[in-house]
Amino acid sequence: FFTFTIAINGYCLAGRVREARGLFKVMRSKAYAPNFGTFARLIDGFCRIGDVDDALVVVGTMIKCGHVANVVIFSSLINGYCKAGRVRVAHEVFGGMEKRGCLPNVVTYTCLIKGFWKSGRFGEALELWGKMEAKGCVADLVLYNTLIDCLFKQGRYKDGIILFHEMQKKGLKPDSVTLSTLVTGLGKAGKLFSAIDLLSKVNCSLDVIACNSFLSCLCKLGCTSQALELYNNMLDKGYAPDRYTYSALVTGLLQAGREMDAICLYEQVTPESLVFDSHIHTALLDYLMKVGQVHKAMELFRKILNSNCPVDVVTFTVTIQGLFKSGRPEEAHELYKQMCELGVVPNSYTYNVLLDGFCKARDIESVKMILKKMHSTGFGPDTISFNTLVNFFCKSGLIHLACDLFREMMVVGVVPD
RNA sequence: CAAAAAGUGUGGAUUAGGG
Repeated sequence: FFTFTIAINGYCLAGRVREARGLFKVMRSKAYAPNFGTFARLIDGFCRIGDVDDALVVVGTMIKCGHVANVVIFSSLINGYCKAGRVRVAHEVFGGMEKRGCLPNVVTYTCLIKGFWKSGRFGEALELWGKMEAKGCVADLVLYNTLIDCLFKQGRYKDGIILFHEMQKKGLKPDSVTLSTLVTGLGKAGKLFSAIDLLSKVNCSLDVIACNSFLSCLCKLGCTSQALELYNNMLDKGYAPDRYTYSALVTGLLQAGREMDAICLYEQVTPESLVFDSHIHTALLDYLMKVGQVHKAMELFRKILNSNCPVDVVTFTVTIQGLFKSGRPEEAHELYKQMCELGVVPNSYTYNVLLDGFCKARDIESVKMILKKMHSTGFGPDTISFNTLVNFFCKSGLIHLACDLFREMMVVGVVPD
């Protein structure tokens, strides 16, 4: 019983839910009764990967075994629906909780508030917060951190800072999560100094993520030497650098033109477990493409393809773009087909790259094909797609077609920039 | 009390434009 329970927990924590479920079935077939905690773990495991339907199957089994769903189970499910973008259903489940004698707590509210926010329903998110407080449920540190992050990502810096002060008035002490939220959020708006100013008045704890946030912000400001200094400080203080640290540093060094340093660091860290992370490879690949070292880039691309490293849509998009920019539209087209055959799903970046590439190669048939694809896959043309086409028509002297497109933008509700 | 249950933060890619 303990062996099964511990192993199932382990698999769930490692994100290997399917294996956990396999063991779970074996466990039950041996007439061991999983306890409530094990059910909850497995349900949450499925929810965290957005697979609520499989989670519900487990809930069914759990109820048959005589357990009753509590607030933890409901929160997991609501979180799962939100992560899968099914906020409507999440809201319904939330509404059904009370009827089943289960009161939502601050965790439940946080899941749903974030879900509303991510789907653009800001008003409802704030309204829900109000309702929560009205019911006597008090916002805690995690909820404040969540709200501040949401506000920053929406560009509402002043409001985020107001909440930062408000939480302290309520006796909540900002932690390392608050710190990285401020550094990243304000840093992206070029306000790193405001973040430092705000944080200097509180004593936040530090962790690796907080260090990484600073480090990546410094890199984006072009302060690579300071970033390296911070990296050395991390080593001294015992914060083990991770794949985020390394890819931020490699990207920063490349963008600052310090190619030798970047490649040196890249080669130093990639033999380790990091090889399974595509980000750092893609950063280098993109750089090589953009400085015209196409051969080296393609060599690297093939190396990644043949390794165990998962190659994702970004890696393909970067490579396709590189092939277009180096005047090889046929190879780019081939790679796009190969990507689809491998089951890697193109996104709006990919389509925009293809659109621009085919426009510049004057391959009108392919342009039409991509536009059809965009409509059928729901990655419908956005502002960048229209800009690409408008620019193409203008440069081709087809101003009237560009004007037609401009009107079409308005009609389909895409905002010109 | 425990082997064990839910929410927050960090890294890579797309168009155009001036000198």
